[in-house]
Amino acid sequence: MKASGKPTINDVARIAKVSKKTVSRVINKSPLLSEKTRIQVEKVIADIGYVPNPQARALALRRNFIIAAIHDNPNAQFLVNVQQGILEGIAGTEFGLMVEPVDGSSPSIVEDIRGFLERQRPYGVVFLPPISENDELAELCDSLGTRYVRMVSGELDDPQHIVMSNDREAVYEAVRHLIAVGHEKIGFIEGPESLSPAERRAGYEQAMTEAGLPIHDWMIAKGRYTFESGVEAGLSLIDGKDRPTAIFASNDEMAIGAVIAARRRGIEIPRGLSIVGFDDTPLSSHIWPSLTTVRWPIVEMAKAAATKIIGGEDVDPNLGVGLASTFIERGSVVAPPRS
Amino acid sequence: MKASGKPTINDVARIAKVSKKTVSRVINKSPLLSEKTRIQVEKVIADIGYVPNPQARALALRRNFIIAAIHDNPNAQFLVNVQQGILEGIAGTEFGLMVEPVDGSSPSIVEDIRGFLERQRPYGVVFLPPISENDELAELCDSLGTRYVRMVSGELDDPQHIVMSNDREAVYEAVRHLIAVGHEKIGFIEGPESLSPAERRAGYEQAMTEAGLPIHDWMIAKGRYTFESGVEAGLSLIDGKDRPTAIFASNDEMAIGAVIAARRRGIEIPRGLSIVGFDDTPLSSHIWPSLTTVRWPIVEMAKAAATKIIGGEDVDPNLGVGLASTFIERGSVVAPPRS
DNA sequence: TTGTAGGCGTTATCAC
DNA sequence: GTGATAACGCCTACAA
Repeated sequence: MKASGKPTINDVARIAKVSKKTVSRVINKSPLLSEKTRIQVEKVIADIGYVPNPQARALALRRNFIIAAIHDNPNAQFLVNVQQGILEGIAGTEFGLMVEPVDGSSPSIVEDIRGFLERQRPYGVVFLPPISENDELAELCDSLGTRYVRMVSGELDDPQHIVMSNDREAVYEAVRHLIAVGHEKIGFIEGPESLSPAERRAGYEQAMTEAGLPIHDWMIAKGRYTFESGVEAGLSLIDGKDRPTAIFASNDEMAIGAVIAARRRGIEIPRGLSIVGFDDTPLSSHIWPSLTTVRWPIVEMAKAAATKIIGGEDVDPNLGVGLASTFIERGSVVAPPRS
Repeated sequence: MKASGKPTINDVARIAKVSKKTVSRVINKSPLLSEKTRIQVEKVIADIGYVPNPQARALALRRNFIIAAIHDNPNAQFLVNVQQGILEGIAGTEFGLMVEPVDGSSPSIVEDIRGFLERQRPYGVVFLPPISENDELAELCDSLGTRYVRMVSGELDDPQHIVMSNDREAVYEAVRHLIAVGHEKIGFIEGPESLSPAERRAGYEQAMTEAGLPIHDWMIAKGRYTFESGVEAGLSLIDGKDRPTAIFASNDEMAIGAVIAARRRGIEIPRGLSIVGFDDTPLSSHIWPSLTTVRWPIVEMAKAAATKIIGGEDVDPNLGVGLASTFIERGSVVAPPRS
C-alpha cells in the first residue's frame, strides 16, 4: 500500500500471509512456533528489510532499549572508559547508551533518579562509584523493576547486581612493592568516605602490618579524588611530623597533586620521594616522571555490567565480579634516600 | 479506575471532564485554547501528578526525546565537556542524552549512522569534531528529517546547523604573544587534515607574517592530536634543521608530548624551549611547568548546540556561532634563550 | 475553542 | 501452533 516509509510488522504479516502476532513471535524467538512458519517469515523479513520499531516496542513493553550510566561527576577519563565498556557490551545489539549525571550530595537524589527512570524507562542502569554505594538507589530500581548493576569494590549486593575489582589486593601488592624496594615510612592518601577507599586502605594496612611496619596518624592524609586535594594532602604529608619516603595515593589525580606538592617543597621525584597512584589514567604515563600506578579494569567492568543487564538470567551472575587490577611499574618509584 | 500505575492522559481527561485532545493541547501549549480550560486542566495535572509518557509520544511523533552526541573518539576531557554542555542545555526538560561513538575512518560511516538514527530516532544530534566536518552526515540528517548541529571551526554550514569558536583568532593571539616575548623561530605542530586544524594554522601564519617572520618547512610538524604523536612531532622539530625556541601545538595532548620530547633531549622547559598548547584540558594546569594554552569554549558550544536543537526555529540561529577562545598564560612560556 | 475517530507499530490475552 | 482483538499512551485530521 503505502509506498513510503519503512516496512512494518503489518507488511511482513501480509506478505507472509500470517498474523502480526506470528511475526512478533518470530522476532522474539518464541519457542512455540513451527520451524516451517519461522523460516517462511524470516525470509520475508530479510526480503523487505524489515526492522522492528523500538519506539513501538518501548510503548508496548514499557521499557526503552537503552542502558543508562548514572554517575556523580567522576573524573573524565573514568567516565569515558565506562562509556566505552558499556558500548562494547551493547555493540551489535539494538541497545543505545544514555548518560545521566546526578548530584550525589543532593538530598533529593533518589527522587531525581526516580524521575529519570520513570521518564526514560531505560532497560537497565549502571551506577558508577561513588553513588553506586548508595543502597537506596538499588532499592529504587527494585521497586521500579529496572535492572541495575553497581560498579563497586566490595560485595555489597547480590553478584548479579555488581561488578567489582580486587582493589584491596592491588593496593596490597603496590605497597608490598614499595616495602620490597626499601621504604618503611609510607604515606597514604585516602579518598573520601565510602567503600571503595576503605578497600584500598585495607590493602595498605595489610601490607604494612605484614611487614611489621607501624602506621602512624601522620602517614595518612585525606583527599577528595581531585588534583587540588592531592596537592593539599601531599603538602600535609611532606610537612608532617616525619616525612614519608614514599606515598601511595588512592587515585592518579591525587598522586599527581602530590608530585606537584613535592616540587613546591623542592623535593625531586622520585629520588627524594617515591609516589604510586591508582587508576592508570593516560595522564599517568604522560607526566614526568611517568607514574607508577595500579591499573583498574574499568572498561572490562563496564562491559560486564552491560552484558549482565542485557543478558538477564542467562548470564553468569559472577561475570565481572572478580576482575583483577594490576600493578604497573613506571618511573616514580625508586629506593628511598639513604638516611 | 486502575489503582496501580502512573496517571495517563485519560485520567486527566476524565477528572477534568474534557477530552484527551484538550489535555494534549494543554501539554503542547497549543495557542487555541481558552484560558479557563487551560488552567482547569493544569490544576488536574498538578493534582494527580501526571507526566506525559515519552515512549507514547515518541511513537506518535516518530521521534524520541533524546539528543545524541555522535563522535569519533576525541579525547576524554573533550568528550566529557561536550556531554556536560549538552546536559546543561537540556536541564529541566524531558530530554535525555545519548552517546554514539562511530569509526570515522570506516567507509560505512554514513550507513552506520543512518542505522543509528533510524533505530533510536533521536530528536536531534550533535556532531563532534572531527566527523562534524563530514558534509555527507549533514545531508543524511536532512534526508531523514533529523535536526543536527555541528561543532566546527569554520562556517561550513548554515548558522542554525553549527556552533563554532574563533580558533584562528585565538591562535593568532597566542603566537603574537610568543613573538612579543621575543621568539622568532616558532614551531607549529599541526593536527590531522580537516578544517579545524587549518583554521589554527591560519592563525599561526597570520601572526608570523604580520611580524615579518619567515615560515620554514622545518618549523611545521604534523600530529594526530595524541600524546604519542606530540612526542614524535616534538622530536622532529627539536632535531630539525634549526631548532625553534618556541612551539605551538594544536592541542594540549600534543603539547605535553612535546614537553616530554624536550626532556628526552635534555632541554629544560620553559628555559630552553617555550611551549603553548590548545584546549586547556585540566591536565594542562596539573603538569610541571603548567602549560600556557588556549581555552576552547567547549561546554558553551555544546550547550548552545543542545539549545538550538531543542529550540528549533525559535532560537537565534547565530547562537553559539561566535564563541571566543581565550589565551591563558601559565608557566611554559618565557623569553627565548640569548643567542 | 473543543471533541470524535483513527493511527503510530508493537506486544499480551485468550480463544480456536 | 496460530490468529483476532484489545491494549500501550499519545497525536493528527477532521468535524462540530
